[in-house]
Amino acid sequence: MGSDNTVIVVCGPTASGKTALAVELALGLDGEVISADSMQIYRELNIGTAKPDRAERRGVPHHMIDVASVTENYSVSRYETEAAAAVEDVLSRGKRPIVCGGTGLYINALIKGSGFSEADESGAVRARLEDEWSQVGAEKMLARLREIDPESAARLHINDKKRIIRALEVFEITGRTITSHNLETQSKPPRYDSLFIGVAPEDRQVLYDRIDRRVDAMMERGLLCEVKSLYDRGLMVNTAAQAIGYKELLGYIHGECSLDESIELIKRKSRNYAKRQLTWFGRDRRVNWIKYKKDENIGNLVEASTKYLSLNGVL
RNA sequence: GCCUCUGUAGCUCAGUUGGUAGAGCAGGGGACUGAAAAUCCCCGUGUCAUUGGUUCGAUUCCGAUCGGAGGCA
Repeated sequence: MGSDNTVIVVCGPTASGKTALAVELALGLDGEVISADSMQIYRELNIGTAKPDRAERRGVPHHMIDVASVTENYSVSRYETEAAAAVEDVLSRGKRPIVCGGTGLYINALIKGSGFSEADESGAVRARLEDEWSQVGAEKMLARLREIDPESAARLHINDKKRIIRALEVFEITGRTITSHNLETQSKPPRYDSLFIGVAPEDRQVLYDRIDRRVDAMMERGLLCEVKSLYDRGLMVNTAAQAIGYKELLGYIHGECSLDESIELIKRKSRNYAKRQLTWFGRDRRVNWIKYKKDENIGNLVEASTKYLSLNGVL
């Protein structure tokens, strides 16, 4: 049941209309938005991340946007710390926190609380493990993990290099297995009471069409210039280099494909991403889905949301 | 008009020395706890262009027809 401290979470796949709904809800509930988007974090990424501009924010304060530079190594653990501080800040001023975003991992870390300890900022351990991986191969690395943490070794697929290395890394840095860390966070009660609202079109094709149109709109707004400028300044590094809409245009900038091919690739990668998000949020039992038809009015979404919220004790 | 190549999954293409076929991408499903817009796993029946012939049997060989590409006039 909701209370004055209940955090509202608006989630869903990319291009589903989360941002507009969150702002509407904030206006109606005296709330502030806390973004849960792993790319809107970065100051230098704008058009391609569909970062809401001044007009779209409509005077509603937004947190956790533009809080880092692409030159930094951002991470879930940092998000968890900073976003929790933002939520506390909003609550302390008697406002309603509305978490809005498509990065499920970030939302979970914020609401449930993972309790990460300090990280290895330099990335030296990971770099060394990756180096060893290329030396000795996957089998040996997985075998090493099996010795220290048999559960996670059994759970991870031999090809899941990223997670195997991470499991080894966590153990080296903290002296604890990732399995024991996960068990601990799972057993703790969530940090915040929350109500989840998921937004998505009923029909997958409608979502895909929205994605296509939004990519075209991004190009019209000058996404190519943004990427070129980042590239020229040497800022297509770290996480920015893996942002959808950015990495694909690099192919064109390098003369490896036509502009149309790059744009088509952005659309495709965005569809793939949206599908992964649907899988992630789809299994989350907390999510109350508001599915809409092709040309649903935002007013209907707000109405359905507020109905759900008031039924659960949040006016 | 003649010659050559070509027509196989939504797309790009393998392949079957004749026993009805398989990759990549797309698409679908799933996973996900310190990089997550990342990363990883699972899912491939389709008149093998049409139509005759040879054959026990043709998508495979031969002929014709209809597409497509190139070359010569």
